[in-house]
Amino acid sequence: MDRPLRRDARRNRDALVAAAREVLAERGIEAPLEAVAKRAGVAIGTLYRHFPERGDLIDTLLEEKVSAWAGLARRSLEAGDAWEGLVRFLEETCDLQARDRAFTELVCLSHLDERSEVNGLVARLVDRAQRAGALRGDVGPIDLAYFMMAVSRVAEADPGGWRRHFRLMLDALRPRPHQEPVGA
Amino acid sequence: MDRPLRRDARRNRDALVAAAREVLAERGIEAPLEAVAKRAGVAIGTLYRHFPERGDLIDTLLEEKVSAWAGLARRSLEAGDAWEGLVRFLEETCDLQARDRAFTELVCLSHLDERSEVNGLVARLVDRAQRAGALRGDVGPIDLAYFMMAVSRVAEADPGGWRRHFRLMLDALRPRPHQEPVGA
DNA sequence: CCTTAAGTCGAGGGTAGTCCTCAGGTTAGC
DNA sequence: GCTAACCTGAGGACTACCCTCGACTTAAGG
Repeated sequence: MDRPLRRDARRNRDALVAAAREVLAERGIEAPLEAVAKRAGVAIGTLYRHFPERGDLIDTLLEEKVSAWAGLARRSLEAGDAWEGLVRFLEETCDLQARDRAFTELVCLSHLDERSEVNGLVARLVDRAQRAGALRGDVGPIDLAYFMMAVSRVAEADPGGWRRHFRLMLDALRPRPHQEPVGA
Repeated sequence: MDRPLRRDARRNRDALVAAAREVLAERGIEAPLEAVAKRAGVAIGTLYRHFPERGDLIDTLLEEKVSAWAGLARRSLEAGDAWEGLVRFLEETCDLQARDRAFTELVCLSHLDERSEVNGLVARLVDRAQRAGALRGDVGPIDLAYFMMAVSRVAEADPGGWRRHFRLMLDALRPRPHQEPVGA
């Protein structure tokens, strides 16, 4: 059953996973498997030997991304300063998006089950920052989701420009006097 | 040369243009021409009779969109209040994007020649609002471009949500005390 | 070495989507 | 009615994926 793979097989398998990571980052979730095989320096048949169904290879990678994202959220919750934790989460998420198109697609999928893991953590980040008086009281987790999606579009259109947009828009999240609530 | 079209031909031509407008709005610039013909209730051959090259039909519509956009910018420049003019331009651009995918693609194309017409007008909107003290001094036309791109991503992911994001982010554009410049 | 099971290769069959053409049927307008 | 203008839609030509499979190659144990 789990007899160890032959050495060349092991090497190819690893190369395929690494290649898939790169290709998904560049081309998104819909990237053709042939591009993955090519990048790994391996024939397409070899890819199918290791991952008989399309999902096998890609789902693994997506779960990897989601759990990395959740890890980032957890670390951000532990930051000494609530606002800094929130900013770190947002900024690093945006940075990941700028470098990984598949991850961006994940972030922008509004109603993905796997997101729920992150959703809870984001809610806590919001709550914590609001209690500290660092975040506007009328924003909710959905606003942070919008924020991250929005920045990723800038990153796509102008890879060097998203940080500027990010810093500018961050100001909208701070409390200020005489501020009207965003609404229902 | 320009002998008038036969009546049925005229009708079909008009139907094709109207159909193309709808289909481009829904499916973007890359929409297949067969979808246009189908929507117009006309065979594909008829489409090619009227618009022998792909560009013929689509370029016309894109120019139409750009000039509508420029018109919006010009009207916004004439608003009594500089800030209101700016907001109107931004909001209506975002609304157009939310309802027209091809237009969104246009707005997000950073370096399109046709955009230059709008670029100049946006620069004037920025300048006018800053002179009135209604817009942060450290934002430039590029920030408005980013802003519009960003909102369109939210509109795609959650069609009902972009106005909320819009209102929230608008706050980042207002001047406030003790504000650090966005940077170089 | 030799054997052989495990692994690799890549041509190619299958599907899908799009472009565009053209031979034959239809119709507006005189 | 005639005829030029027009319409139709099947289908050829691409392109881009999917995935399979029979022939070849190689790791690893004896």
